[in-house]
Amino acid sequence: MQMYIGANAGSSTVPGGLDYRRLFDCDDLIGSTSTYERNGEIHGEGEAADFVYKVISGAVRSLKILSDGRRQVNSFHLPGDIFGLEAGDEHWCAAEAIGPTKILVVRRAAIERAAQRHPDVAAKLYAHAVSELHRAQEHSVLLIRSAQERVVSFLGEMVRRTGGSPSIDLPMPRQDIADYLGLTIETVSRTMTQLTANAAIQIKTARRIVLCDRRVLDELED
Amino acid sequence: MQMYIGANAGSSTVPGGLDYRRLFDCDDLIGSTSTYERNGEIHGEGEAADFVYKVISGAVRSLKILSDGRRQVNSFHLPGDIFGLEAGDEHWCAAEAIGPTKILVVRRAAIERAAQRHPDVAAKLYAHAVSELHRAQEHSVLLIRSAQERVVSFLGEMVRRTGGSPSIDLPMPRQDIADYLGLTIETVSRTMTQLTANAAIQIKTARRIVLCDRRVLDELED
DNA sequence: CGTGCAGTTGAGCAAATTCAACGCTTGTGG
DNA sequence: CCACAAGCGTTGAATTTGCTCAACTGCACG
Repeated sequence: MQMYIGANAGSSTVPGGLDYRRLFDCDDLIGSTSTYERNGEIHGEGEAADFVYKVISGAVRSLKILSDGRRQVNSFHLPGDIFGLEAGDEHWCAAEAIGPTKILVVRRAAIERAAQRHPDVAAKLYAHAVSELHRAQEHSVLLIRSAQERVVSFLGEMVRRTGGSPSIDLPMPRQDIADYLGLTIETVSRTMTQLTANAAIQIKTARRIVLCDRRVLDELED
Repeated sequence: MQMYIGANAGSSTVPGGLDYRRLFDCDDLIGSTSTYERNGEIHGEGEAADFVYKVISGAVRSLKILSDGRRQVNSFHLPGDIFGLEAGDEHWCAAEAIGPTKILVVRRAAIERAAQRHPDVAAKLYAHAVSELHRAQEHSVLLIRSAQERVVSFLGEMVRRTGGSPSIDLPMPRQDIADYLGLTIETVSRTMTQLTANAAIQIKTARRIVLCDRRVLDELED
């Protein structure tokens, strides 16, 4: 496993999302930070869910590998996001660092103990779970739409989550985007070039995208 | 600690799922039952989320209507299931009775008050939310697969949730199944006839399905 | 005995995938 | 410094999958 050499946390927030600072600011919840390199496994699917994680910097993908090798990326975790909270004893899916990433690691038992004693911690835990639930449901809605709608929704989501600037720096490669959207890399690529043809977006580099025509995008998104 | 005396109100369980009986067995949480007829709206999307619901008998669908008219059924609720718990003030999606349905209705504020006072109620609330989260994630996994896999998974899910008997009585019409699986009714229908051709299932009537060849189904499901 | 609804079936079509090739960037070793 | 391999992204052609549109069946209900 991994060694948690303890320096302490940075408390960041999810822009545009709920403010979870306090959930991890409790005295007895301070954990340790740990760094991962590109594609490093943070926890595996089916592994004991003894820790909960918070992204300090970098980015994380949560994914399941299906028996036939297909990958399903369930969510991306950006700085400030908490992940790894589970119902059962085991992690339902794996989590990997996309690029070099710093993670705050906290003992799950400590959180649960705190929740038993402090109703407001319990309420925050609950709020976090329900907010994750909504995210997952939005993801389901995404998956029944057309390729173009999925890509546009994804870009919109990234803009919202990175602070609202229309110029975004995608932390993940095309393969992760494709597996998140339930498409192939080819379709993602084609759709993006098609969006540049519409003058809806600009592709500065593969990772750096600028959303130009908000009207076109809004109309495509829904 | 006068919490859990069983002034009971139709306490059923979700076969194969968590046991939520006790969550609704608290004195101050007893609500009232209410009946709905076919396609009756239990709550609308965007409506104030002042109540939480539990299916006594019948079946419920949770759905969103997209701007272009497409329907997305997020989940089906069978007897014993709780639904309508939300993070915010509003219901994120609508809920409708599929056929004639009896529902236990409880004030949300009462539950939240109880959760504030009783850590174990809070823990149950939390467990429920996380379990819903897992269901939603499984749904996402479903939606990236082929039509045949989706239909087989759906049938498998229904078998599991109705007690494990390979002979199931679907409470919902094809349109609901299609909108749950992200397919069209035609594709659902075709896939099912194809499965009968494989001798994998038998279609007694449109609603009554018997799963015959477990090996074929397992192999298709994943 | 029609009418309406739910489900099935068929033919043609559009969308996304598959398979394959190619370009660009990056890192490595001579 | 250049050559070359590896990884990532893009593009093209052929194929497959599921959708659209339309007809038709069976059944329940007036």
